[in-house]
Order: sequence, then structure tokens, then C-alpha cells
Amino acid sequence: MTFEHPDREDLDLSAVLHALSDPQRRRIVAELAAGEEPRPCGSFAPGITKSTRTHHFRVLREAGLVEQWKEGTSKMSRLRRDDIDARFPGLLDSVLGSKAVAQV
Amino acid sequence: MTFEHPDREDLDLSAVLHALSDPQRRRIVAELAAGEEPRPCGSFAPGITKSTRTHHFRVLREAGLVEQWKEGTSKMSRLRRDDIDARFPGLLDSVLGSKAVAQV
DNA sequence: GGCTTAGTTCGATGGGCATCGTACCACAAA
DNA sequence: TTTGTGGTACGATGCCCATCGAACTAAGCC
Repeated sequence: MTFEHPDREDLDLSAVLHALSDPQRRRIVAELAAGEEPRPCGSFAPGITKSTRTHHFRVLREAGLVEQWKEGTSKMSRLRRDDIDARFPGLLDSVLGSKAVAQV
Repeated sequence: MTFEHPDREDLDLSAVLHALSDPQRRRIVAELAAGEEPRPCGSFAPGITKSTRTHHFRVLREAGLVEQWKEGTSKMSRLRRDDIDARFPGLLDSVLGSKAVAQV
């Protein structure tokens, strides 16, 4: 089963910035950017409820920041860095920059 | 009369990203970045009400994106590009990049 | 078939936000 | 001093959002 992922050309800057404006989501994105292995959703953002996590991942996915797919019983996530970089060059790097991430 | 402007060290990434996630505010920021002369608030974002414009400028000011001061009967605004660039290098440039601005 | 594990869905809650209109304030010009 | 102009304050409206718990689903394992 797949989910709706916006095409690269359809990425909306407002949606991306809004998705990145939440500290929890920014933390997820930072973790995804750090370790390059796709990981199940459950291994992110400890301390928040499952349903809240589901919500955050949907926001990230619908903004086009992450790609998700099912693998067995868990759901994997990958950062769509290439697409984001193509549409908004430098944005992800600046948001994930050292000072910025420290502020998560 | 002055207004509360956050210090450079107190700039909050979440607040900045949230402020930039609104198309109207992004348009204001883009106009401020384009013409380097400070301009009165009223000359921005035609088509929205005065009160809405006041609201947007307050969000931008409290996020630390613009500096404002009174000059006679009007209120001038200036983009705090130096502070933003110092805290979040590359962020403003990527948000105001050609593709990005075209999407405003 | 049952149990477990990983996520989703749903409803609720509390809060914030973008927008508006109207009333108000401060300053300047006539 | 009166009038106009640029901007603020306030209240209302309608919407969206972050968070939670509880009930549910789907996939694997015993």
C-alpha cells in the first residue's frame, strides 16, 4: 500500500515551512538526515504518543519532506532530500544547520 | 516609541519558520529584501485589511524578521537580514530564492 | 486460532491563527 | 481646531493544529 506523496514539482513552500516550524517534526527530520538508514516510525521522537507521531509523519509526508512505505508490520521513512534540495536549494541545510538543530 | 524586538541570540527558529510559512508575510519579506529603502507598512501587501497587515507585521517583528520604528505618522520597516543570516545562515536566501519567491 | 507488535482512526480538548470591521489614537496639515 | 491619514486595539468568526486516550486494523509468530 502506498500513500499520497506530492510530486517534486508540487512541493509547496508554505507547507514545507509549516511542517518544519514544529520542533518535534524538525527533530524527526534531523534524525532522518543524520542516519541514512530508513527506520521505522516508532523509533523517532520518544516521549510523544503513537497517535501524535502518526499525525506528525502525515504532516511531513503531505508536505513532501518524507517518503513512507510499509515493510512488514512497521512503516519506514526516508527523507526526500533530493526533491527538497531541487525545489528549495539550501533550505534543508540551513534549517538543519548546527545552530539551528541545537535549538530543537 | 519602540517595540519589543528579540535580540539576535534569542531568535527562535520555530517562530521564524512559522512567520515565513504564511504567503502574505513571505511576500512582505520578499518586498523588503528587494527594495532596500525602508518603507511604511501601508505600502505592502495590497489587498489585505489594515488590521490584518498590522497583525502580520507584529508576527514578523516578534519573530525578529523585521525591525520597526515610527517616523512621523507612519511606521517604517526594515528587514533584519544581518541578524537572521547570523543565526540561520542561508535560510533567508533559500526561502527568497527565485523558485521559492515565484511561489508566493 | 490466539497473542503481540506497529500504526491508524476517531473524538475530544485546548489553544492559536488569519481575517475582518469598527472603534480608537497620534500626528500633521490646513 | 478641525479634518484627514496611518496605524493600533478589540471582539468575533471560522478554521486549523498539537496533543491525548481508547478503540481498531494489519502483519507476523506461537
